[in-house]
Amino acid sequence: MADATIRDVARRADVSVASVSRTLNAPASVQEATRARILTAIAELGYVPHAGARSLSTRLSHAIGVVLPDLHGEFFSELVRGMDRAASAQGYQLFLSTMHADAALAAQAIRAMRGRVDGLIVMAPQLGPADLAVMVSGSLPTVLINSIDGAGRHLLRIDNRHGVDALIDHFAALGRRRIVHIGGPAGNIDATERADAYRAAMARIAPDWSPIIIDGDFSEEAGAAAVARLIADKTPFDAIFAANDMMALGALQALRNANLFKSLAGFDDIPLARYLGLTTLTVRMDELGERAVMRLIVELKGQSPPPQIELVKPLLAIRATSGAE
Amino acid sequence: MADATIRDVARRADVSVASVSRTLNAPASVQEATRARILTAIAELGYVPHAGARSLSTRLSHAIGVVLPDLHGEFFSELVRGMDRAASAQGYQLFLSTMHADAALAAQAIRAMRGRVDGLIVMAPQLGPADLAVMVSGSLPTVLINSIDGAGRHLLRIDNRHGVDALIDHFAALGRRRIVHIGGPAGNIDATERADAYRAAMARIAPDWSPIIIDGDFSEEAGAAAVARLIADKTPFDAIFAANDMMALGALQALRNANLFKSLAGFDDIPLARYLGLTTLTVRMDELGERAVMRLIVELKGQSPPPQIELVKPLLAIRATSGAE
DNA sequence: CTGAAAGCGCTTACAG
DNA sequence: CTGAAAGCGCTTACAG
Repeated sequence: MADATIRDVARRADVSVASVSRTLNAPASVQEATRARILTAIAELGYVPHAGARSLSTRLSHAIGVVLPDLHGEFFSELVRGMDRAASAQGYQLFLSTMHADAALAAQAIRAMRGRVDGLIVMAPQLGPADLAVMVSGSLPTVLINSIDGAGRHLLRIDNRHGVDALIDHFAALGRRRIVHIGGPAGNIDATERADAYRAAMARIAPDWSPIIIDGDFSEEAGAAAVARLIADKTPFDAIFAANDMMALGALQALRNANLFKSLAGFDDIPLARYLGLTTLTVRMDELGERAVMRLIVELKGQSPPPQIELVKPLLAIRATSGAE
Repeated sequence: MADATIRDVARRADVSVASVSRTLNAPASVQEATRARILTAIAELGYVPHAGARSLSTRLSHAIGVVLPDLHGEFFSELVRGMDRAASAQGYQLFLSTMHADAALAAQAIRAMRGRVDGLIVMAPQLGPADLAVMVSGSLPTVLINSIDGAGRHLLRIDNRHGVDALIDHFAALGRRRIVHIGGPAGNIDATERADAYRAAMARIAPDWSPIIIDGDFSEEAGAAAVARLIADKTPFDAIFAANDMMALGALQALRNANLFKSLAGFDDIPLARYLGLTTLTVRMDELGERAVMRLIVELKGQSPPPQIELVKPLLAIRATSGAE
C-alpha cells in the first residue's frame, strides 16, 4: 500500500489540503475542532509529509550536504558525530558523500546535491583552489573545512601554527634543539602549514641550527623510513616532530628497534597515541564538525556574518613514551 | 543569482522543456542538432537538474537512508565507507542519520526521510523488535544490520556463533578449558548471542566445568573490573574471552598489573587490537556495509529475492600478547 | 522528433 | 478560519 498523501488526509477529515498543511505548519491558524479532526486523520493514516515535495514548494530542504575525503577511523566518526549532533539539534539532516579520488566523480556527487540540500560543508585538504572551485561552484552556501579557498568562503581550519609553536616550545624547554621534522604529503595544506610552522619555530629557538625536513606521506611506513634514513645518514638530532601520529608511531618503532631514545611527537591524537603515550597535538574533530554545521546554519537562516577563517586550536598533549620526555 | 532551471535552458535553446528533459534522460530520442543546441545551453547556464523536483516526478530519489547507532571509530568509518563505495558505484547517494539515544528522536529522523530516499538501511542492535517496528514502519524497503526484527525483513548479521566456536576451539587446542566470558550490555543482540555461543561451546569442550559469565558493558573499565573480580574471588581460570576488544584491553591491563599471564581474546578487531597483538575476531565492517547496500539496491530495482538472514562470518585473528597463547 | 499539458505532493498568497 | 488555485522544477504519456 502506498504512503498516504496530504489529499488522503484532507478527504478523510473532510477539509481542503490547505487546512491539512496549515495544521502542520501553522496550527494556530486553524480552528481547534478542525485541527483535531485533521490530526486524527493523520494518525489513522500514518501520514508523513513528503519531504521532497515540501522542499520543492518551500525551497528549503533542511538538509546539509557533507563532502568528506577518505578520513580514517576516529577522525571520520568524530567529525560526523559532531556534525550530526549540531544538525539534528537544529532540525537539519545530513546528506553524506565521501570524496572520491576521482575529482570528476566528486564534482558529480556534489552536483547531484542540488535540490536536496540547503547548503554544503566541504573538506578537501588535498585540492588546489582551482579544483575546489570547479567542484564547489553554484549558488549553495558553503562552509569549508581545512581547504584552500580562492572564493572567500567561510573556512574552518586547524591552527597548525599555534600547535606547532606549542610543541616546539615544549621540546625547547626540555633542552631539545636539533628537532627533525617528518613532513606530510606534498599538496596537503595541513602538511604544508606544519612544515612552515616548524621552520619558523626552529628559526626562533635554534637560529644557528639548520632545520631538517624528511618527506613523508602520513603513513606509518614513512615514519619508520625517515628514522632509518636519519640513522643511515648518521644525522645528529635530539627529537622528532612528525606531521601526524601515524608517522610518529612508525618512527617510534624504528627508534625502539634501534635502541634510540629521543623525544618524539606527532599530530592528531589518534586513539593509539593516547594508548602508547605519544606526545601529540589534540584536535577535537567533533567540535570542528559541530562548529562547521552551526556556522552554515547561521548563514542559511539569513544572518550572514562576513565569511572568515575560523581557527581551531589544537591542544598539546604531553605524554611520555620514549623515556626522553 | 539563482540556479538555472529547465525552463531557462529551454528558452535559451529555443525548445520545449520536454526536449531538454529528453536530452538528459533519453538522448537518443532527440535529434542530433537539437540535442547539441540544448547541450550548449546547459553548459552555458551551468544547469544542474533539481534532484528534488526530479524525484517528485519519477518517484525515485536514488538516495538511501542510513540509520546508525553510536558506533566508534573504525567501525563507523569502515561501515560508511563500504556503503558509500557500493552506493556511488550504483549511482546512489547516502542520507545519514545517527541514531539518537532518544527513540522518539530517532523515529522522527527516520520519518523525515520519506520523500527523500528510496530505501533504508537500519542498524539498531540495542532495540527490541517492538521499538524497531515503531521506528521503521511505513512502506520503504528496508535492510537491517545486526538488529532484532519481527517483520521478516532482510537482515545482515555477524555470525557470532561461528566466530565464538572458532575462538573457543582455538583456546581448547591450547589446552585451555576454564574459559571465563566477560559479557556485553544486556539487550544488545550481539552481546546476547556471544554469551549464548560461549555457553554452547563450553558445554562442548568442557562439559564438566560450569561456565562463568561476568557482566560488562563493552567498556575498557568493565574489562578491568571483571579481572579484578576474578582475582578478588580467587576464581581459577585459564583464559578470558571478552565480548569485545575494548573490554579485552581493559582486562589485559588488569592482568598485567596483577602479573597474571592468561590467554585472552576479544571481538571486533579494532586497530588497537592489532597493534597490541590481541587475539580477536575480525569483522569486516566495510564489507558488511557494502553488502547491505547491494542487497537494498537489488530490492529497489524490483528483483525481490526473498528476504533472509545473511550471515557474515568473522575471522579468527590469532595473535600473541600475554605470552600465554 | 517535438510540444502542450497533466501530474508528482506539497505550500501559500488571495479571496471570501 | 477555510478553500480554490497557482506554483515549486521536473517527467512522461499523448498528439501531431
